[in-house]
Amino acid sequence: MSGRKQFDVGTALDQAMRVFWQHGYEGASLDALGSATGLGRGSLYGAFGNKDALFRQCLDRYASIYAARHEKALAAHPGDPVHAMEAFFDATLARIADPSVPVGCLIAQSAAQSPALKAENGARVRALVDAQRRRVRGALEGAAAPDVLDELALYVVAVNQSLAVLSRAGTPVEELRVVTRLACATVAHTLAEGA
Amino acid sequence: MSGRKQFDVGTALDQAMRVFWQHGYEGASLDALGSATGLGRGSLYGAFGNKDALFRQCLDRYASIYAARHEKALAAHPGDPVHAMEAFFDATLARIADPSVPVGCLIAQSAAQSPALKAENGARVRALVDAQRRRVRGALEGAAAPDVLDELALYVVAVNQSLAVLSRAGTPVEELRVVTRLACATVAHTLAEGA
DNA sequence: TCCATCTTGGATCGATCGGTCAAAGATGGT
DNA sequence: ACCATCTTTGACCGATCGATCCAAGATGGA
Repeated sequence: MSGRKQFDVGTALDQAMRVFWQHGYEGASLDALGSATGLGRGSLYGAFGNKDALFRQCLDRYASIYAARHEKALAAHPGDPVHAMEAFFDATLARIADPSVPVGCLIAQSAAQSPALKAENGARVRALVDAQRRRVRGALEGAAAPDVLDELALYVVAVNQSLAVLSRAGTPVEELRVVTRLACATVAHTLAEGA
Repeated sequence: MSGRKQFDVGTALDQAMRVFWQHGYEGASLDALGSATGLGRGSLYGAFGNKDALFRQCLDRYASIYAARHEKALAAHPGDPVHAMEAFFDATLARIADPSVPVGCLIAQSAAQSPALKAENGARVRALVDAQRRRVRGALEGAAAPDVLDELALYVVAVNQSLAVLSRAGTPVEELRVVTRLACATVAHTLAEGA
């Protein structure tokens, strides 16, 4: 009972995002979202709209948070594509190892459930994958021929998503690190061949 | 109404498997499973048990069908690990390109929804991933040091799972092929270094 | 031929789903 | 001090969930 909002929209979104992240769009019930955020139905709908709108905002928040970390990682090694890719993967592995957040990846989770998503949100998931691909490609810019860059970027994004699946299947982070190490070796070899 | 089964258990399992494959465990309602198999509730429960038991049998059927294809692909190039891996990935890409079956992978789909699965089925998914890893490792046997084989096998399984995620996100098969090509190059380089 | 046994389709169960609504309380401008 | 406006809580809605049950029909051995 109040005339002004009793909660912080951002932190509520963080909690809701975790629920979608862990249980997926379908598995995230409004009851679970409500108890995770500490909000009643009315507050939830008043602040975010319906479930689809809330999910969309969680997607955007997820992308905003972790895309920023990925961009920072990629930008930390200008002119050194291989180290940039290592930093990129490290950001993902750090997220997976973070105990305050579910394992896996909200994007991969959403892609798996894409038939259950409203068309708009399905398209948004696809757009986020494409955006990540463009980001990785940007960090490789100038290191090889353009078509090679396209392929390497897709490859890096693919390996990155594989980490989400394997971590969901219980693979510990230390083992995932060998996957990213091999992937970085591929990038190094491919760039060396092109030079 | 009959005294003997009016349907083939195997083909019914195939249809049910497709539903789980496309919509995931949670998204596959008994109504959807019933209409896909053409069976009523009574027949479904009489033949397979409850939803969890049906899902478990679909998992096993999926593993049986596609693990067999993977084994065949791996065995087609004895003593040539790189070509074996190419054949392995080709089997996955053929499955993804098969229009008679959903895109993605039931194992990856199930791994994403593992929190929603009963503990037994979650463990089974993990076991299937491990089994695939062992199968791949077997095809690499003798080509490098044992610990390198472990790492390469995990890497190949990871890339293989990444194809499921990307295909679910709308990536066409032709683009996925560049991922597997780069992955095979990694295997080739790694084995060459070890030799 | 008769009947114990099985299968099938459909009705039905309680629980839960996403979504809506009204009552009640808190707020800040006037 | 009053009141239009907003937020919050919790009850409630129809729809759908997985699961159970039963009447009706088909089967094959005795």
